[in-house]
Amino acid sequence: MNTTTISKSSGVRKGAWTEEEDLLLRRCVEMYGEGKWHKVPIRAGLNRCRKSCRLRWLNYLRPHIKRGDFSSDEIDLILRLHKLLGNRWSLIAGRLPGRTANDVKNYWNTHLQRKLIPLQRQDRKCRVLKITENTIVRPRPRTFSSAKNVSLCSNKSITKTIHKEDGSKENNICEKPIGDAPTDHGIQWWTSLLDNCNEIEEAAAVGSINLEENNKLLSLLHEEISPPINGVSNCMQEGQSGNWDDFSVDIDLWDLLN
DNA sequence: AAATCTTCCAACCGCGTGGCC
DNA sequence: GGGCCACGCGGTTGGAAGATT
Repeated sequence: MNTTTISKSSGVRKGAWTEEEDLLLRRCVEMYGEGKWHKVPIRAGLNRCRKSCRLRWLNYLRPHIKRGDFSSDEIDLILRLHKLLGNRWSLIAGRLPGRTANDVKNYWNTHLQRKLIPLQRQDRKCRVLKITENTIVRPRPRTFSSAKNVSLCSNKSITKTIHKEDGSKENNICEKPIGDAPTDHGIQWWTSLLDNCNEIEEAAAVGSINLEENNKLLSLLHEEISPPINGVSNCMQEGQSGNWDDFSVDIDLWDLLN
Protein backbone atom coordinates (compact mmCIF):
# COMPACT_ATOMS: atom_id res chain seq x y z
CA MET A 1 0.00 0.00 0.00
CA ASN A 2 1.28 3.44 -0.86
CA THR A 3 0.76 5.65 2.17
CA THR A 4 2.62 8.61 0.76
CA THR A 5 0.79 11.92 0.91
CA ILE A 6 1.51 15.42 -0.29
CA SER A 7 1.77 18.09 2.36
CA LYS A 8 -0.76 20.85 1.69
CA SER A 9 1.37 23.53 3.29
CA SER A 10 4.76 22.73 1.77
CA GLY A 11 3.81 20.57 -1.19
CA VAL A 12 6.43 17.97 -0.35
CA ARG A 13 5.81 14.24 -0.21
CA LYS A 14 5.38 12.59 3.16
CA GLY A 15 5.12 9.02 4.33
CA ALA A 16 6.78 5.84 3.21
CA TRP A 17 9.67 6.06 0.77
CA THR A 18 9.55 4.29 -2.57
CA GLU A 19 12.45 2.32 -4.03
CA GLU A 20 12.85 4.98 -6.67
CA GLU A 21 13.20 7.69 -4.06
CA ASP A 22 15.71 5.59 -2.17
CA LEU A 23 17.73 5.18 -5.34
CA LEU A 24 17.73 8.90 -6.05
CA LEU A 25 18.76 9.74 -2.52
CA ARG A 26 21.50 7.14 -2.46
CA ARG A 27 22.93 8.38 -5.73
CA CYS A 28 22.86 11.94 -4.51
CA VAL A 29 24.70 11.17 -1.27
CA GLU A 30 27.23 9.01 -3.11
CA MET A 31 27.87 11.85 -5.50
CA TYR A 32 27.95 14.81 -3.12
CA GLY A 33 28.58 13.18 0.22
CA GLU A 34 26.65 13.49 3.46
CA GLY A 35 25.67 16.90 4.75
CA LYS A 36 24.25 20.02 3.12
CA TRP A 37 20.86 18.42 3.57
CA HIS A 38 19.04 21.56 2.48
CA LYS A 39 20.50 21.00 -1.00
CA VAL A 40 19.75 17.30 -1.19
CA PRO A 41 16.10 17.47 -2.35
CA ILE A 42 17.09 19.66 -5.30
CA ARG A 43 20.25 17.73 -6.12
CA ALA A 44 18.47 14.39 -5.94
CA GLY A 45 15.34 15.56 -7.67
CA LEU A 46 13.24 14.51 -4.71
CA ASN A 47 10.03 16.16 -3.61
CA ARG A 48 10.93 15.61 0.02
CA CYS A 49 11.94 17.96 2.80
CA ARG A 50 15.59 17.99 3.90
CA LYS A 51 14.74 16.45 7.24
CA SER A 52 13.02 13.54 5.63
CA CYS A 53 15.99 12.97 3.31
CA ARG A 54 18.47 13.10 6.16
CA LEU A 55 16.45 10.72 8.30
CA ARG A 56 15.93 8.28 5.48
CA TRP A 57 19.67 8.20 4.80
CA LEU A 58 20.73 7.93 8.42
CA ASN A 59 18.19 5.34 9.47
CA TYR A 60 17.85 3.22 6.38
CA LEU A 61 20.12 3.86 3.42
CA ARG A 62 23.48 4.48 5.06
CA PRO A 63 25.97 1.66 4.38
CA HIS A 64 26.70 -0.95 7.02
CA ILE A 65 23.44 -0.45 8.87
CA LYS A 66 22.71 -3.61 10.81
CA ARG A 67 19.17 -4.92 10.57
CA GLY A 68 17.47 -7.59 12.56
CA ASP A 69 17.41 -8.58 16.18
CA PHE A 70 19.74 -7.13 18.75
CA SER A 71 22.31 -9.52 20.11
CA SER A 72 22.63 -10.16 23.82
CA ASP A 73 25.86 -8.15 23.81
CA GLU A 74 24.10 -5.22 22.23
CA ILE A 75 21.21 -5.42 24.66
CA ASP A 76 23.61 -5.54 27.54
CA LEU A 77 25.48 -2.51 26.30
CA ILE A 78 22.26 -0.59 25.78
CA LEU A 79 21.21 -1.32 29.33
CA ARG A 80 24.52 -0.16 30.73
CA LEU A 81 24.77 2.93 28.61
CA HIS A 82 21.18 3.91 29.23
CA LYS A 83 21.86 3.73 32.91
CA LEU A 84 24.76 6.11 32.47
CA LEU A 85 23.43 8.39 29.77
CA GLY A 86 19.66 8.26 29.98
CA ASN A 87 17.74 8.73 26.75
CA ARG A 88 20.78 9.87 24.81
CA TRP A 89 20.04 7.55 21.95
CA SER A 90 22.56 8.95 19.53
CA LEU A 91 25.36 8.51 22.05
CA ILE A 92 24.25 4.99 22.86
CA ALA A 93 23.95 4.15 19.18
CA GLY A 94 27.44 5.50 18.67
CA ARG A 95 28.72 2.60 20.75
CA LEU A 96 26.75 0.06 18.74
CA PRO A 97 28.28 -0.28 15.27
CA GLY A 98 25.65 -0.50 12.57
CA ARG A 99 22.81 0.54 14.80
CA THR A 100 21.02 3.86 14.51
CA ALA A 101 19.71 6.03 17.29
CA ASN A 102 16.22 5.36 16.01
CA ASP A 103 16.79 1.61 16.17
CA VAL A 104 18.07 1.81 19.71
CA LYS A 105 15.25 4.09 20.80
CA ASN A 106 12.61 1.87 19.25
CA TYR A 107 14.14 -1.24 20.75
CA TRP A 108 14.28 0.37 24.15
CA ASN A 109 10.69 1.56 23.98
CA THR A 110 9.28 -1.70 22.70
CA HIS A 111 11.43 -4.35 24.37
CA LEU A 112 13.52 -3.15 27.25
CA GLN A 113 11.49 -0.47 28.95
CA ARG A 114 8.49 -2.71 29.29
CA LYS A 115 10.54 -5.50 30.79
CA LEU A 116 12.54 -3.35 33.13
CA ILE A 117 9.81 -1.24 34.68
CA PRO A 118 8.51 -4.16 36.76
CA LEU A 119 12.04 -4.74 37.99
CA GLN A 120 12.35 -1.13 39.05
CA ARG A 121 9.17 -1.44 41.03
CA GLN A 122 10.58 -4.20 43.15
CA ASP A 123 11.05 -3.35 46.74
CA ARG A 124 14.62 -2.42 47.39
CA LYS A 125 14.16 -1.02 50.86
CA CYS A 126 16.76 -3.43 52.12
CA ARG A 127 19.36 -1.24 50.50
CA VAL A 128 20.42 1.47 52.87
CA LEU A 129 21.91 3.66 50.20
CA LYS A 130 21.98 3.83 46.47
CA ILE A 131 22.94 6.00 43.58
CA THR A 132 19.65 6.85 41.95
CA GLU A 133 18.97 6.87 38.24
CA ASN A 134 18.78 10.62 38.01
CA THR A 135 22.44 10.74 37.24
CA ILE A 136 22.38 12.99 34.23
CA VAL A 137 25.28 13.40 31.90
CA ARG A 138 24.89 16.15 29.41
CA PRO A 139 27.51 16.26 26.75
CA ARG A 140 25.98 17.91 23.73
CA PRO A 141 28.19 17.20 20.78
CA ARG A 142 26.99 19.08 17.79
CA THR A 143 29.02 20.20 14.86
CA PHE A 144 32.76 20.50 15.07
CA SER A 145 34.37 23.62 13.89
CA SER A 146 37.56 22.99 12.02
CA ALA A 147 38.91 26.37 12.99
CA LYS A 148 38.34 26.32 16.69
CA ASN A 149 39.23 24.01 19.47
CA VAL A 150 35.68 23.40 20.45
CA SER A 151 35.32 21.03 23.31
CA LEU A 152 32.87 18.24 22.87
CA CYS A 153 31.80 18.64 26.45
CA SER A 154 31.70 22.39 26.69
CA ASN A 155 28.33 22.42 28.35
CA LYS A 156 28.66 19.18 30.21
CA SER A 157 27.21 18.89 33.63
CA ILE A 158 26.75 15.88 35.80
CA THR A 159 24.25 15.77 38.59
CA LYS A 160 24.09 13.05 41.13
CA THR A 161 21.69 12.49 43.98
CA ILE A 162 22.95 10.54 46.95
CA HIS A 163 20.33 9.21 49.31
CA LYS A 164 21.64 9.32 52.83
CA GLU A 165 20.90 7.00 55.65
CA ASP A 166 18.70 9.51 57.43
CA GLY A 167 16.47 9.76 54.36
CA SER A 168 17.77 13.10 53.22
CA LYS A 169 19.13 13.65 49.75
CA GLU A 170 22.18 15.44 48.54
CA ASN A 171 22.50 16.76 45.01
CA ASN A 172 25.92 17.18 43.55
CA ILE A 173 26.35 19.16 40.38
CA CYS A 174 29.72 18.66 38.79
CA GLU A 175 30.83 21.23 36.27
CA LYS A 176 34.35 20.63 35.15
CA PRO A 177 36.41 22.78 32.87
CA ILE A 178 37.48 20.80 29.88
CA GLY A 179 40.97 21.13 28.60
CA ASP A 180 41.25 22.76 25.21
CA ALA A 181 43.38 20.07 23.64
CA PRO A 182 41.47 19.19 20.50
CA THR A 183 43.19 15.89 19.94
CA ASP A 184 40.60 13.40 21.07
CA HIS A 185 37.25 14.61 22.18
CA GLY A 186 35.99 11.12 22.67
CA ILE A 187 38.66 10.37 25.22
CA GLN A 188 37.92 13.63 26.98
CA TRP A 189 34.28 12.84 27.23
CA TRP A 190 34.67 9.30 28.41
CA THR A 191 37.35 10.36 30.83
CA SER A 192 34.93 12.90 32.20
CA LEU A 193 32.34 10.21 32.51
CA LEU A 194 34.75 8.07 34.46
CA ASP A 195 35.55 11.08 36.64
CA ASN A 196 31.99 10.73 37.79
CA CYS A 197 32.78 7.16 38.70
CA ASN A 198 35.76 8.38 40.64
CA GLU A 199 33.48 10.62 42.65
CA ILE A 200 31.42 7.59 43.50
CA GLU A 201 34.57 5.86 44.58
CA GLU A 202 35.45 8.79 46.78
CA ALA A 203 32.00 8.79 48.30
CA ALA A 204 32.38 5.10 48.96
CA ALA A 205 35.75 5.70 50.55
CA VAL A 206 34.28 8.07 53.11
CA GLY A 207 31.45 5.67 53.77
CA SER A 208 28.63 7.80 52.45
CA ILE A 209 27.49 5.14 50.03
CA ASN A 210 27.45 1.39 50.02
CA LEU A 211 31.01 0.36 49.30
CA GLU A 212 30.49 -3.19 48.19
CA GLU A 213 27.75 -2.52 45.69
CA ASN A 214 29.47 0.43 44.19
CA ASN A 215 32.75 -1.41 43.88
CA LYS A 216 30.91 -3.89 41.73
CA LEU A 217 29.43 -1.10 39.68
CA LEU A 218 32.71 0.72 39.30
CA SER A 219 34.59 -2.36 38.26
CA LEU A 220 32.02 -2.88 35.55
CA LEU A 221 32.23 0.70 34.44
CA HIS A 222 36.00 0.76 34.29
CA GLU A 223 36.15 -2.60 32.62
CA GLU A 224 33.47 -2.19 30.02
CA ILE A 225 33.14 1.48 29.34
CA SER A 226 36.44 2.95 28.39
CA PRO A 227 37.22 5.71 25.92
CA PRO A 228 36.87 4.82 22.26
CA ILE A 229 40.39 4.77 20.94
CA ASN A 230 40.96 6.00 17.40
CA GLY A 231 37.27 5.92 16.75
CA VAL A 232 37.06 2.21 17.32
CA SER A 233 34.48 0.99 19.73
CA ASN A 234 36.59 -1.08 22.08
CA CYS A 235 33.61 -2.98 23.35
CA MET A 236 33.09 -4.49 19.94
CA GLN A 237 36.67 -5.10 19.00
CA GLU A 238 37.42 -8.16 17.03
CA GLY A 239 38.36 -11.16 19.06
CA GLN A 240 36.76 -9.91 22.22
CA SER A 241 34.30 -12.49 23.29
CA GLY A 242 33.44 -11.01 26.63
CA ASN A 243 31.27 -12.75 29.13
CA TRP A 244 27.90 -11.26 28.28
CA ASP A 245 26.34 -14.38 26.99
CA ASP A 246 24.27 -15.00 30.04
CA PHE A 247 21.62 -12.35 29.97
CA SER A 248 20.40 -13.30 33.42
CA VAL A 249 23.62 -11.85 34.73
CA ASP A 250 22.79 -8.61 33.00
CA ILE A 251 19.41 -8.41 34.63
CA ASP A 252 21.26 -8.73 37.90
CA LEU A 253 23.46 -5.89 36.83
CA TRP A 254 20.44 -3.78 36.08
CA ASP A 255 19.08 -4.59 39.46
CA LEU A 256 22.38 -3.63 40.96
CA LEU A 257 22.43 -0.35 39.07
CA ASN A 258 19.04 0.55 40.42
C1' DA B 1 -12.66 -16.75 8.42
C1' DA B 2 -13.42 -12.35 10.27
C1' DA B 3 -12.92 -8.95 13.72
C1' DT B 4 -10.29 -6.98 17.15
C1' DC B 5 -6.22 -6.16 19.68
C1' DT B 6 -1.25 -5.71 20.18
C1' DT B 7 3.33 -5.00 18.66
C1' DC B 8 6.77 -2.89 16.13
C1' DC B 9 9.19 0.47 13.52
C1' DA B 10 9.63 4.03 9.88
C1' DA B 11 8.73 8.56 9.64
C1' DC B 12 7.23 12.99 11.38
C1' DC B 13 7.41 16.92 14.51
C1' DG B 14 9.08 20.33 17.62
C1' DC B 15 12.83 22.19 19.91
C1' DG B 16 17.69 23.20 21.30
C1' DT B 17 22.08 24.46 19.62
C1' DG B 18 25.69 26.36 16.80
C1' DG B 19 27.29 28.98 12.86
C1' DC B 20 26.96 32.84 10.03
C1' DC B 21 25.81 37.46 8.76
C1' DG C 1 24.17 41.21 20.34
C1' DG C 2 20.35 39.64 17.71
C1' DG C 3 18.10 37.31 13.96
C1' DC C 4 18.03 33.73 10.74
C1' DC C 5 19.06 29.25 9.08
C1' DA C 6 20.59 24.48 9.13
C1' DC C 7 21.56 20.55 11.70
C1' DG C 8 20.85 17.07 15.09
C1' DC C 9 18.27 15.08 18.69
C1' DG C 10 14.48 12.92 21.37
C1' DG C 11 9.53 12.27 21.72
C1' DT C 12 5.55 10.90 19.38
C1' DT C 13 2.57 9.02 15.86
C1' DG C 14 0.50 6.22 12.10
C1' DG C 15 -0.08 2.19 9.97
C1' DA C 16 1.47 -2.45 8.58
C1' DA C 17 2.01 -6.98 10.32
C1' DG C 18 1.23 -10.43 13.52
C1' DA C 19 -1.38 -12.46 17.41
C1' DT C 20 -5.49 -13.42 19.68
C1' DT C 21 -10.38 -14.02 20.27
